[in-house]
Amino acid sequence: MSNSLRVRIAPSPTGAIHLGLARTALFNWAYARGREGQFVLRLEDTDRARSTRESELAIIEGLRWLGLDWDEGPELGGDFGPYRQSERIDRHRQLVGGLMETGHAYACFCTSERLSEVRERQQAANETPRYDRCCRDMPSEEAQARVASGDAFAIRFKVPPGQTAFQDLVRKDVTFENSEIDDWVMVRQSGDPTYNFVVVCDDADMDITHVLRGEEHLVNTPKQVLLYAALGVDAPIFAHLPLLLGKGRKKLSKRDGGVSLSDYRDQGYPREAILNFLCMQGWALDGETDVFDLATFVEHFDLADVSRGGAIFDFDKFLWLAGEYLHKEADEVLAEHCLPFVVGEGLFDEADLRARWDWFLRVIAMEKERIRIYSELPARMAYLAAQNDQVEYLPKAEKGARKHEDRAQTLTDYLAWLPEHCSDSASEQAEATKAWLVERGQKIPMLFQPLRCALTGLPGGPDLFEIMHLLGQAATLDRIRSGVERLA
RNA sequence: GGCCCCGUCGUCUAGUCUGGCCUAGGACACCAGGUUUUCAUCCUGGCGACAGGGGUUCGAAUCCCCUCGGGGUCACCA
Repeated sequence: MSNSLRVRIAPSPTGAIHLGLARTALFNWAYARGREGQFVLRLEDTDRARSTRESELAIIEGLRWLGLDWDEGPELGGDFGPYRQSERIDRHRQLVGGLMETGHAYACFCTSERLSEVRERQQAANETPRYDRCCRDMPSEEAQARVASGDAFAIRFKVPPGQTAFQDLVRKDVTFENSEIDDWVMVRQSGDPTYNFVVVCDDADMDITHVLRGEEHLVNTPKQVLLYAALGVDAPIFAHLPLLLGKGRKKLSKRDGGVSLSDYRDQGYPREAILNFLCMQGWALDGETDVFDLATFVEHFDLADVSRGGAIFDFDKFLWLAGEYLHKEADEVLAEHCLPFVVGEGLFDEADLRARWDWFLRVIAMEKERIRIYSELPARMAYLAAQNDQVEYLPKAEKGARKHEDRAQTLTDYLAWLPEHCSDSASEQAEATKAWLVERGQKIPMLFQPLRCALTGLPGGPDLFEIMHLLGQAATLDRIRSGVERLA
């Protein structure tokens, strides 16, 4: 058990699930699942002010929805708990004490005013801003005396001279000069430990063997590696995943559009499509195949194949992929997925749709190939819910209808002919109508374009005769009658 | 600016470790044509990249160096 591979994700419960977190979670999950390892969820709630219970629940619920199951976590426990960092504070204090005793850490009495002065001076002199190590060599008697007298202090890590290197499975080995590393704060004046400190404590205590995370953490890594050494623990193996980028090649942020998992879930992207697309953010199956399932991902995923360069998040391709999955869904399944969106737009009551489920299934079958995400259905079928004399004519549809001089007469004649020539079969109805047109010496569009406009108000769409069946004879005739007037 | 990472079509990528099979493959987007009552789907075709410069080599997208470019990070946030 202690030899087995253990990975984790450690989100801070300060908001919704960002796509980057979802991707990191997916890669960690797949890495564990493909190698008989364990996947751990730990909540990084060290920022007391920003962490919320709601966010915590949202993260857990969102990851569950994705289908990424973890073996240990705050809500299901495990042998290495607790899994909420704030609940591990005693252990953190204990480790700080040890580090102070072994001389790896020291108390810093500098005020925030002094620190900002130092920083400003350094910036003015064009130097890299960092702590000037003012308190680093303070005699311990003096430090103890100041602590005893109640002076506020933070605890800093004493960075030793030399170099720090670590193994990164994505970018080979990375080396830093220790002289470039700041004596960073491990414990704030408030007594709360900082992220860089607790993440190491917890990963070490939880026997985490591989740390897969976003590249923004790359420069934190030497600090952490040094801390592992000070703690006398082997550092895990790292893997820094390429960043998800927005249009401007900068880290994907709110202004790039939807960046939360829930944005896509709420827009009706099929779950499998979201997962599949996340797989492609920094990894490719074979360079040929874009559509593949999670089992395939788990089977083939390897950190050695993760790309190094950040990748712009391609919203167009995401939408295309969503369509690939949506089109494969069985009508019955798709109907269930679309239902909340149709109801949400106020087109029909759920009870109403359930009462004529077969009818709804026919709508689904008809519109399926024209939508890529569930939320696109309502707009496509809104005409079905409209009043017969108030169907909204889109400009493009009306323009197409008005191209035909005889439109009103054609519709009027068709209106008279239709009741006598109704068929239960849409294709028979179509054939009969075409024959009628041939007889009159008219081309197909001369009737079909005005007719489509009258029936749906849309410039394009499914087979007209299927639509007539969906509307029923009375509504069909009503709409044609209305069309004669409105298109006159 | 310092440090670190990265650099193949507009975008995502395969190929790079183990030089030759690469006149660089696939996908999205875009354009054109075909099918269709329209739209969509589908099919066919097109456009389109090894950042630049030096080496090493019989041979380099692949190895080395430099330049340029992009990003990340420089908090008592995570």
